[in-house]
Amino acid sequence: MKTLLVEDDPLLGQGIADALTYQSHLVEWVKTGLHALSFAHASQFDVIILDLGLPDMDGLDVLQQLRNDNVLTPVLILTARSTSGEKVTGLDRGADDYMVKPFDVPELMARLRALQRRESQQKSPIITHGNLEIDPANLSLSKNGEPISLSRHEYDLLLHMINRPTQVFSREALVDKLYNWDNDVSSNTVEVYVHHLRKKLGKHIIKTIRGIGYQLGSTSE
Amino acid sequence: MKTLLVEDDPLLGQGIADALTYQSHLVEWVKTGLHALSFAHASQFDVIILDLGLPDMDGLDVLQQLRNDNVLTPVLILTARSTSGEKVTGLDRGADDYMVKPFDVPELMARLRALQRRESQQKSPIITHGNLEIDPANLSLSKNGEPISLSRHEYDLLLHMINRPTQVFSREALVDKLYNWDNDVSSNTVEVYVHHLRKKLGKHIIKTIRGIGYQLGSTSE
DNA sequence: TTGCTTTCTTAAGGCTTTCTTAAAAAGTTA
DNA sequence: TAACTTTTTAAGAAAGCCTTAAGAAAGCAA
Repeated sequence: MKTLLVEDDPLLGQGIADALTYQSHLVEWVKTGLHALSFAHASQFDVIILDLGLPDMDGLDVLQQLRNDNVLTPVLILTARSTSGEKVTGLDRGADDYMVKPFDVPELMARLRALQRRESQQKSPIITHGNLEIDPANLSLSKNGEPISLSRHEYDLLLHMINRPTQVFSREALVDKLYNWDNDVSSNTVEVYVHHLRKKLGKHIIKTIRGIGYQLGSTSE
Repeated sequence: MKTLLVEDDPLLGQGIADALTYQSHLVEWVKTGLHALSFAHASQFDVIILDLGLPDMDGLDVLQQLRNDNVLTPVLILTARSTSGEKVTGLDRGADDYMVKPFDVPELMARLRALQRRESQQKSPIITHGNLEIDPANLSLSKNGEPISLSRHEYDLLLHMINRPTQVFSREALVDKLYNWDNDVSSNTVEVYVHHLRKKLGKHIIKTIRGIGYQLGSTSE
């Protein structure tokens, strides 16, 4: 899960970034509204965590700008502004959730999972596909009830594709999901991970759309 | 907006129902888990507001049951259970938002709007032509529901013609669409691709306008 | 820290599909 | 029929993808 964290406080920001990373998020952490805007446009995030008190502009304006520019990424506002009116304003400007500082980390994680689940049209908290089961809360995977261990990138790739089971992903889009922008991966990582997943989960788990990219396939042989 | 309110407390229930109605929701108010289940199955709601302390069963079980039964309606839990652990449990069982009583009515309304907004973002348009379906977002094509795979140039050619179904294209115009300017293709590529498309999609998919070029035809034989 | 294990990244060679070309066959027009 | 256009076929070239393997990096345990 690729997350844009917008938070100017260095300590708090580091804390959240660490917590997210620990939950195997891929985190891009920026400290100003302008950076937030440019990152949100440059790459496709699964969720944006937005502080409102930023040094250069108000977080609400960042949000509004994003929505104006048709960036539909779910946004969770995380702020010290705690009045009812402020919450209503935030939500009505286009946020999907609103949490007040000080906040509880597990609750933040659970709310992010809920946003993600809704976004990917998942019905239940446990994601299934054929005989596969994924529990995003535990980062675990099983096939026919047997647990299978995946490396972090294998897991990310699979989860991302399972969240949009009919979509075709270009290699570039997948690289964008798997890596931070300052990490230039110049070679065939995606092919290699696809190969690993096929080895572990069966040949047909991922289909190749030649000249275009990859698409989730079936779990049967 | 059609809302299912599940709340056994008469006073509080009435208050919420009134507030919702005032915001021009169409409210169905039930007081037990069993009623909640049967209503949620019988009709398509835009959102469900769920109390957890119900007389006949726990709200969490209602929620789990709904998700098991493939009811995707967004659920907002509204309860007195306020610990972090309880929130995490609620969200991870499949809720989309979680509010603690006593709560603020405007905030509830704003959260409902946020859920609704997210829900109503629709998916990509699909182009149809006769019995063909093209999903440009996924670069996929099917005929009578059967997926058909095209090579990149075949796909480009077809999509270009389908976007202008009545226009007649000269060979030169099509070459120009398929290739960069610095790519001098000196031979009969277009003819070859037309031939491929006819083979895959039926003779009449492309008509020959003799001496001029090609035009989209019909998908029937 | 050190050493051990797992995971990541890169590159190269082989394999498969698609592209391009050319030439023969078929069709159309005058 | 002659002249011309379009279709079909086939084969070598090019591009795209898969697989393997090895060194680098990261994570973990003592």
